[in-house]
Amino acid sequence: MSKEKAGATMADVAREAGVALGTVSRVVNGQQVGEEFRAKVEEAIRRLGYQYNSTGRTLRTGHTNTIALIVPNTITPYFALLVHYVNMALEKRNCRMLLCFSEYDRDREIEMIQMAKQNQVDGIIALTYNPNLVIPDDIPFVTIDRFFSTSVPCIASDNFGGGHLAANKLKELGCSRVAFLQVSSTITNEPSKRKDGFVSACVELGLPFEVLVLEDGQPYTLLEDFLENHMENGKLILDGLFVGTDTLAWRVIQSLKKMHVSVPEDVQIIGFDGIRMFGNMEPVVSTIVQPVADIAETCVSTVLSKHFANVPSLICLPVTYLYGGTTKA
Amino acid sequence: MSKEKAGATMADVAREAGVALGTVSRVVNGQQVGEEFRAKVEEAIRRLGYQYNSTGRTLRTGHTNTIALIVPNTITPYFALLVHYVNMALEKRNCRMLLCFSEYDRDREIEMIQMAKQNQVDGIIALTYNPNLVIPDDIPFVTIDRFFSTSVPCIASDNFGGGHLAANKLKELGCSRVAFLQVSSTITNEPSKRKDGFVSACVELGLPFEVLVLEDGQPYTLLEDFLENHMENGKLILDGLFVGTDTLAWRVIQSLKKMHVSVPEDVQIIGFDGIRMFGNMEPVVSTIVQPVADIAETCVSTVLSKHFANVPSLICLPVTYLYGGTTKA
DNA sequence: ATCAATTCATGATACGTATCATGAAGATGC
DNA sequence: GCATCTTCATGATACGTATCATGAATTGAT
Repeated sequence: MSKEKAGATMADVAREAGVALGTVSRVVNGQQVGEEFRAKVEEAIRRLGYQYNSTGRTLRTGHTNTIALIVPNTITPYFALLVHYVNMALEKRNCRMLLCFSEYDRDREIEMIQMAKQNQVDGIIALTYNPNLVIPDDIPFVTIDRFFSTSVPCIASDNFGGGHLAANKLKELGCSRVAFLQVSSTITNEPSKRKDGFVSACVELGLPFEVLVLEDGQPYTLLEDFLENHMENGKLILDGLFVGTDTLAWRVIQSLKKMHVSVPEDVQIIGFDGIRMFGNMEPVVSTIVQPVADIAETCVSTVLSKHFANVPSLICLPVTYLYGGTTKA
Repeated sequence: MSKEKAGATMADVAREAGVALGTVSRVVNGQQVGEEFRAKVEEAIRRLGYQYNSTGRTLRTGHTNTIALIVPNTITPYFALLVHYVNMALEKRNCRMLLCFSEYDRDREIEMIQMAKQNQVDGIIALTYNPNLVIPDDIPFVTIDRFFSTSVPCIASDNFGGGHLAANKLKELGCSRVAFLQVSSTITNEPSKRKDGFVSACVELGLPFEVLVLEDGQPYTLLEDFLENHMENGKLILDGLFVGTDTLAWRVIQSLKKMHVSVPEDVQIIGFDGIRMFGNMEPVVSTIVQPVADIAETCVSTVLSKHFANVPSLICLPVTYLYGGTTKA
């Protein structure tokens, strides 16, 4: 109704209510104020449609209730999920999200950390691939999937356990000769342990296995070559595949389709991540599901922790198996 | 190297350089300053590692170089794309993005607009489904896919043209009996014109067509019923489908698979949006592609326009056809 | 050489808020 | 009824910045 051009300020409210500026502040912040004064102030606030100005508050208090989230992009479904759940976890705590895309560019990552600090964010959550990133030590900083040092908390899902689970599942589903396929990033990070868990379980189970890890940048055709090399008389001699990523699993499936190998009849495939088609439909592959919501929640609660210094330095969250049509169950 | 606890301030720089505060400000903002002074200040800035504090700047100038983007979520691939390109367009202009998820909740949309204003964003870009949203008139506001009034610029792709294009394409590919399938949102928005364009073109072409638009909330099984009802002797009597969304097209394809109707041999299908599997792989359906990057760029340039009042109220961007395997070409 | 015009550093101010020190008023104890 | 303690509104201050008015110094013109 009222035509306040720029929003009313505390001074306006104070004048309207006939009280001091400080009193208004204490009402707004829910501190102890005499009943009659509180009523007058609240009435004035209502009448003027006052909303606090977060810039002024930030300048005074030094904190913004904003957390920066740095991810490569939002097009990759896993990152999109992460962004969504992080935002939800933040919102639950009345915090805002400053979203930054690194696009796997290490210079950009550095700029963004600087920019975030310039914007006085209260903390940073980063999923980064920069091998020698300098983590600022004057602001709460949490990483995802990447362990830097004991002073930088890292949240990840149980990648080793996931690999273990995949091997056991393939064995249980009757596989007798399996392989692990992955395109590795240039750095060693938590997801690298998917292979370790898988190999370890295969050894335990006495399950014959092979491993192909492509270095980042090597052409995908090498992976197709690998598959071709395991064909005998038009049949694949592997009957189980654990692929490091749902995305890669999907590509493998497409390649196999061209080679007239049928999934899951001839070969069963388990991916990793738990990506769903269009975000909400049935999974596209049988997979080891990362608990994205938990990861996001943990990142947020960690980065906002009052006692940030005493926070554990590596938090591992449990994964689960999800049937998605590329295995027999 | 230096152990500045909290970042240096302009006053610190001024003291270090032996100049006045205002001089530092003018150097930082690239205004005219005498050469000797500029050198002294720049040296002091370098020495102290000064970075400007954006909160102080905002409090003084009133603008934040931040735009709020309100979308339902980031899990839906189309929204994820949009978020990505909007951020890129903003970054190019040295702006930040405050990302808000409405989750299709109209109350949340209202809260978020209020929150955004409280955070003094310089403008808002919103993709909303709230039928009676009150658009604030004291801040640049741009909508996507939804026309409110001539005073609120709306950016959309050429939905009518897209429908037209789809019909022509199906005709060109030999279809003789087609249908339009869609789940409509509860409100009338630009995407509703996909149907209009399609129908209009079918009439022009003399192409027999049918239309099924499910109201939001009606079960998907109605769509399957529609397909079942068009089966005769185990064959679908429709040979071309235009589906309002890639997501829905995908579901239709899954249903047809169960009915042993093969795509594109028995029926050709064109979707809408241009979604790619995992964000970067081959398209999952033949489709009408929305120019998401252009849309994002236009939204940003519009909302940041210096002469916001004189901006066109409806901007329509051209769509293209993309083959994706569910048509014959 | 004198005056007007220009350049440009200075110092002060305001943006909106939270909090500290102050002091007035009321409550309690003897 | 006096002193002590508590309650709580007040007014002032600082956070970091951009800009306005001021005036000093330099330039150009006559």
